[in-house]
Amino acid sequence: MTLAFDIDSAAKIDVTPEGSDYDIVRQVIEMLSLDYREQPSLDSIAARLNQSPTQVQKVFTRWAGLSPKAFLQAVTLDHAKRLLGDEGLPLLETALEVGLSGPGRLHDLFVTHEAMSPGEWKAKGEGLTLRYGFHTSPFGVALVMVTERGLAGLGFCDPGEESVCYADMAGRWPHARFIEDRTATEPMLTRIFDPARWQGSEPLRVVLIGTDFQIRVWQSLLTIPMGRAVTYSDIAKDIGQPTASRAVGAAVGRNPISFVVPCHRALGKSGALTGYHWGLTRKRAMLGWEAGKVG
DNA sequence: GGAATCATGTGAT
DNA sequence: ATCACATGATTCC
Repeated sequence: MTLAFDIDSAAKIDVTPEGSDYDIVRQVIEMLSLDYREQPSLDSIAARLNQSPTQVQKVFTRWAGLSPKAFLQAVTLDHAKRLLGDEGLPLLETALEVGLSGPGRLHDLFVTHEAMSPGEWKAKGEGLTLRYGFHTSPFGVALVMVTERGLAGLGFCDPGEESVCYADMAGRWPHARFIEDRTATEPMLTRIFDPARWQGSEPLRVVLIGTDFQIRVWQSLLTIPMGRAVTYSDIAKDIGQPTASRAVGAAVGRNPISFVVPCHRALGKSGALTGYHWGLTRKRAMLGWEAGKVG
């Protein structure tokens, strides 16, 4: 794996298998979605990126499992509604019975989660040691944070923004100790982004650090399967507070373990993507990437 | 239809 | 107390 800071100088290097793809992919997604009205052609996009159309097509498809055109379709309102809508099956509801600290097959990663006690939360990380590291990932630079009990934080940024990203994550537990330790975080990362290794024998351990309300919301998110989505009000209903959809939005936005706790699968009732803490483009990218893995 | 407006729960200050 | 929200429904043009 290449360190994030090395990448920018080396857009042409094709030695790094997946991480650098995202640089191109991100820009393609941005263009496609920014002026999607005009449906810009592959040629014009490639031209703006100083790449050949076939190169762009190839990189994009390798990354997403979907051609740029199919990708665009996968993130339209239409498709989003399909992710939300059909069959009105329970989707949520089931897994909350598992309760705290219960192991279960949640999400598509095999995840066990436990929550910090309210006391531990009030301490704002006092006495807690977090090891962290920056890595390349399919969605840009990833900041991983772990405790002895499991994965505690996962954030994203573009190359060059590492310090902002770190401040964002570290600020959530002001009294915790932070130690840079890439060897501790790396195995976690490779496992998370390799769907082939999901559902393995060893569950991925995850530690939810937040208020009671937030943890209920995050648990609810964990039960959304890949390739499906729910609305903020669905979640509100699921946790027994049907009028709290807005509060749910706020809690979803504070999710410290993005992607693993699939907050990108929460959409507005209309199917609009509404927002994403690490940038809407990344939310689109995750949704489209998953569409490629599931289809 | 689309803009403006309200009711709303939570968490930070 | 007050305020900002990754919402959603209603009410006006």
